[in-house]
Amino acid sequence: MHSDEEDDGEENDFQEGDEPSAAKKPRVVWSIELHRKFVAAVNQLGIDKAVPKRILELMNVEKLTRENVASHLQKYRLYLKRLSAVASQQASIVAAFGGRDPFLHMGAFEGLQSYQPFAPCAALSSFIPHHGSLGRTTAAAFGVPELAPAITVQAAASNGMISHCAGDASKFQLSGIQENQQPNLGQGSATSLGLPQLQQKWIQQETGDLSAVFSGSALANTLSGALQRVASSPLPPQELLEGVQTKVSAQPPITMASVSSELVERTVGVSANLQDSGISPQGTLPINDGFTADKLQLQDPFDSNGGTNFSVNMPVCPSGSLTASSNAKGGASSCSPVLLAPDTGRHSNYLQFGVAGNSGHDMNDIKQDHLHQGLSTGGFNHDFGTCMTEQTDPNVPYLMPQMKPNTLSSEDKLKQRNIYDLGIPKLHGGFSSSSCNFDGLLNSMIKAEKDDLSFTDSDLGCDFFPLGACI
DNA sequence: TAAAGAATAT
DNA sequence: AATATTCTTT
Repeated sequence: MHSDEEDDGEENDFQEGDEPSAAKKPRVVWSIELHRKFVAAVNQLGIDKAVPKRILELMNVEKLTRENVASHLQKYRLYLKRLSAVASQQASIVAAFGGRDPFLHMGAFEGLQSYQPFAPCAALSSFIPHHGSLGRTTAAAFGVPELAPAITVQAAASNGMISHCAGDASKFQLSGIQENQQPNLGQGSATSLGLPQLQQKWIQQETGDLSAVFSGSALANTLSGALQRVASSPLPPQELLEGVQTKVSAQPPITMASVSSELVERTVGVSANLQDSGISPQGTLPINDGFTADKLQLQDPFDSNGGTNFSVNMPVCPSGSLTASSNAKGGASSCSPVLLAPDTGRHSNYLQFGVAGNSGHDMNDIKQDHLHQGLSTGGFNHDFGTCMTEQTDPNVPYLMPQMKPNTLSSEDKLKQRNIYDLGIPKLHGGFSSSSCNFDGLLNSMIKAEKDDLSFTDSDLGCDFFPLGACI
């Protein structure tokens, strides 16, 4: 019990077997700095040639082992994979439409209909990390694959809860507003705005028109799916973690009217969204490095469960200036020895690859990834399918975020069924295609605007990356 | 055989 | 979840 000189690792030869308690080697903590090096190495090598040994060499960090790197790499790849899966999905969809927002060209309804044929998103190549040209942009510097930007939609993930949306449609709040409005979604105040009502409307009034219903529901699903996905997913870490709330506003495409050019509008940025969750005792950290503290957000934990921890998100500026870590002053530049954690480091900062905690769906996502060969579309597939096929399940109210459950009359449900039968070809087992498309559709819609603006990194700015730290 | 990678384990 | 360790494959 006395010592711990393993600072250096292996020199303690004596008490190897008898004093087991003292011998454990510290875990490597992938501090931001360390990770940065790692990423740099990976980028330098190229994603395909980046193997542990090489990476290790390039990193040139003492005490780091190949195994350590391998382990980290494994995780890193997982992260990249998720990113690209989403990105490719979006890209594919967009591409399918010639890169334009389908809604701009066709009426919303017709659009959806004709859209179906495209469905098989499977057609879209499977996930293949296009990391080919990593390396330069700031994003790249951070290890984000270049496609990252694909992620355009942000949902107010306020409290992670969206991902579950189990049953509580009220959790969603699609607001038509944009700049800042307070974020508290999560409250259950379904009240607000736009989108939903609109959809509700569609469905209700268009009872006679299947397509309309279809459209409505599809959209709704899409939206919710997107929200979910975004909320629960992995990706844009930073933003998610930050709780950046982007609003998706929908302009009520009143029934047949052509949809206003922006069906969905993404508003970026916005940050301040402090989740109300009661847990937020700590507001700011002394971190600023390029970023102002206010940018820090509490990450909201759906994790509230544990309660004990709150996380803070550290905005890292891709420019490489990131140094800060809430408390670790990793020290400067180059050769700092690996920061080793005293074993029980539960409170230390961990590097996160931007995986926002999401419950449950994640697993599905990943699995589907394999099933659909990476093409998958995140949790949405699953959700959608469930929704369609299991409407009755109270736990799967993905439908219409704000629509009150009861608004869907059995009749409507029936319609949905029909639609389901008609519209989507054999979904057996894999609802993928349709969901994928819907989802994609939404994304594309959303994305379209962005594209026009040629939004890229600047927009998200530094949020890109996701190195978040949890305390 | 060494090392990469996936699968598990902690 | 983050790392480690073990198991497989190359």
